[in-house]
This record gives sequence, structure tokens and C-alpha cells, in this order.
Amino acid sequence: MAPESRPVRARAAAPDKRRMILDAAVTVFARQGFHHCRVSDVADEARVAYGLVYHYFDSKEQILNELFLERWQIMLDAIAEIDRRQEVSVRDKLYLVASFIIDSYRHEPDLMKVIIVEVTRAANSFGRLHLAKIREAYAGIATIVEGARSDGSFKSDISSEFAAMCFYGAIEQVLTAWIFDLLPRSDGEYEHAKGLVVDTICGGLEAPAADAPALSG
Amino acid sequence: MAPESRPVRARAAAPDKRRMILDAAVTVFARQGFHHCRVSDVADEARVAYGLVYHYFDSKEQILNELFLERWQIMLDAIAEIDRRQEVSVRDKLYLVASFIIDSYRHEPDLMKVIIVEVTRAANSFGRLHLAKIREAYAGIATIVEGARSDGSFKSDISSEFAAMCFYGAIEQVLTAWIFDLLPRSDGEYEHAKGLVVDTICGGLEAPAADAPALSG
DNA sequence: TGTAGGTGACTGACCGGTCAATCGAACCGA
DNA sequence: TCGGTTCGATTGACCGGTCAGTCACCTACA
Repeated sequence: MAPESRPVRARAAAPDKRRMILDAAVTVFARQGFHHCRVSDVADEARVAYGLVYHYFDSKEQILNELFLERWQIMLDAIAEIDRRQEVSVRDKLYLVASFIIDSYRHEPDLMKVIIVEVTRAANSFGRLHLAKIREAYAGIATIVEGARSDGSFKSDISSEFAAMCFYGAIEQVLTAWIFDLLPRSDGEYEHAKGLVVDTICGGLEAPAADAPALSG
Repeated sequence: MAPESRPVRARAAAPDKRRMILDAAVTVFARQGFHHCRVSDVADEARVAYGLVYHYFDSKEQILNELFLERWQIMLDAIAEIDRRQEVSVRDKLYLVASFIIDSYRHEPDLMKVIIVEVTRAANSFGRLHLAKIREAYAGIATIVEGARSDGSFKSDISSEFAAMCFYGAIEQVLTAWIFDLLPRSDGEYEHAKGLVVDTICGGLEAPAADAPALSG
């Protein structure tokens, strides 16, 4: 990631083969799944010799680890950054979090598919390995919710950890629906989903009592 | 399943080897993951010769398919049955659904782990294969929600399909947390979670406006 | 001419699936 | 009662394909 860790020699025309391998891996892992693809598929997709993959990476696993850690850290930073903005209401903070995750999928669907399918939901392999990082995301969202719980705007009988889990679970399920082609994919759908998730989790499904005047716009 | 489909010769002491293999597969798949275990692990766990696995099943995949289909159908039937009960409110119906799923996990954690990790969340392999069955579950929950939307007790601007997705997603995320050992497992926790999921999804996280008189409850 | 970058044939382990052989309960005919 | 026959259940050694990872070699730039 850090530029100084890569050789500076960068000839203008020299493509970053390492990056090409990572990008190819995203495509291949997304298309065939981590377990159903061969390292040669990745090399072919990257238009690179088989052996070069092992020049840059220790193993097939390491490629996935790197893809996950790189992207996940960006999300953790984004969540922390959102929480820091004091002028924003908690509901809007959650909207921003949903927005960030859904936009991540919009712009890099293959990468998000790989991360969700092969890591965050893979309880026996990469999920366990990266459990600490995954928890950090829950914790970040929980911190946001906790802000609203302590000032009374959110119910106090639902713990912030549990709320964070429901919130993240709902988003991941919607992403999964896109991954499985169960929901249509369009800019409008993405925008719509952001609002719906937040409305559902914050406002709930139940309609306000009909015989009472609406208390808030 | 049906007794008449198995040979009637059933000596009293004859163990149903086929069943033993299925049970062993649940244990092994849950412990090591479908991809990281060998057929010989299943045979060893069942205390049965390697070849016998192929006497009863065509392939390793077929074992998982059978485990999934058997259990999933029970859940689909349960959801349909819950929806049929006309004296129960929609919120209580959702509670019963959450209850059923969580109790399934409570009583057969390994089987549920395998179904969730290896099937419902495996977008590149078994998930795609069983997509139709998985959709049926969403659809069943959506049907329940639709009942409340049409009588005005649930908001009309959140589609029942989307609501079902959030609801199921929240539950699966909680199950995943148990699977990953992120949440403590006890009868109390299970019971508590049932109520919390329904409260969160139906009632939302936001507290009723404090300056207004409580309208219900 | 040293070295980082790049190549791809090869190897060896692993594992899903096969199959020829054996077991043993039930039935049969004498 | 007893050898014989049948056939599904059971065994586990073995086969063959697959594929992650290795390595000897090449190339081009500084």
C-alpha cells in the first residue's frame, strides 16, 4: 500500500504486475469462488506467468488475505471517520455507513462479493482468521449506536452491540441478494436500499399508531 | 425418511448406517468445513468403511445437498404453518419464525452451522444450486409481512420483500455470531435474542418521542 | 555483470471416486 | 437339520486426475 514500500524505479510503461495479479484474483475468485479456481486461472487472467504469482505472494491464501485486509481497513477507517462527525445525527451516521458499504459494492462488486462470500461468511477458514478485524466493524457501528442510546434517542433495552449486528446483518443480506441476482442492480436501487435499510432498522416496520397525530415529519 | 422405503428386515440391533453417515457428515462439515474435510473423515467419524459412503451417496456433494434439503423443507413448512394461524398478530408470527430458527440452532447447532455457512451463504457453489429453495424462505416471510402491510399496521413504503430480507438477515447475523463464538450461548441468550430481533425490526431502534405521551403499551 | 523481474514445465501430495472381494442374514430344497 | 444359494451390506486398497507450490533458467536494465 505505502508507496515507499514498493521499488521506486517505476518505469513509466512498466505495469505493476503485483497489482495486476491482485485485480485478476478478484475477478477469478468472484467468478469461480476461491476453492473452485486454480492459481493458474489467476495467472492467466492477469496475463502473467504462473510462477510470477509465487514471486509476489507466498500462497493462494495470502492473495485473499491481502485483498480482504486492504479493503476492510478502508471501511473501518470510514466508519470511524463517520462517527467522528459531531454535527451529524446518529440516524444520518448510520445512513452514511450503509451508504459507504453499498457504494463499495456498487463500484467494486467483485471485490465485495469475494470479501463477503469468502471471508466474512466463511466461518471455518478465512472468517476465523480475520475474526478480530470483523469484530472491529461491529464495534465501530456499535459505538455510533451507543451515542444515541446514551442521549435517549435510541431505546435503551436493545444493546448497541446487538443493534449493530442487526444493522450490519440487514445490509449484508441485501448485498447477498445482489450477489445472488435476487435483486435488480441499478443506481436507483442502490440509493433506494440505503434509505430503506436505515428506515427499517431505526424506525422499524410498524406504522405509527394511526389515531395519533404524527409527532415528527 | 418414510419407514416403508427402507428394507423392512430391520433387525433390532441393526444401526441405520445411512443415517450414521449423515450425522457424521454434520459433525465433520461443521468442524472442518465442507472443503477442508475428506470423505474418509466422514467415514471415520461414522465408524464405517470408506466405500460405504459411496454405497449410500453418489458424491460428497450429495450428502450436503441431502442435509440441506431435509432441514430446509422443515423450516419452509414451519413458516407456512405459522402464517396460516389467523388468530396470531403479525408481530407474534415473526416472533414465532425467529423462535423456530433460533431453536433449530439451539438444538442442532452443527447442522445449522453447516447449512448457513456451506449453503445459504455460499454464493458460488451450493447457494446457487439451492437458490430457489432459499428464495422460498424469503417469500414465506414476505407473505407474513404483507399481511400487516395491507391492513395498515406495517408501513407501506417498505416492501414486504425488503422487510423479509432485513428480518432474515438480522437473524442469520445473530446465528453467525454464535457460530463464530462472538456471542455467549445459553438458553437465556437464545430466548433474549428472539425478542430483541423482533423488537428491533418491528419497533425500530429509535425511542418513541419523549415529549409525547406513550400511545401504546 | 549483478540483480530484480519474469517464465512455465515439472513434481509430489492429496483426495474423490472405483471396484473386486468378503460377509452374513434370509431363504430354500432335501 | 444342514449344505447351498442369493444378494444387499460392507470393506479398504488402489487409481487417476488435479493443482499448489518449486526451481532452474531466462531477460533486461543499471
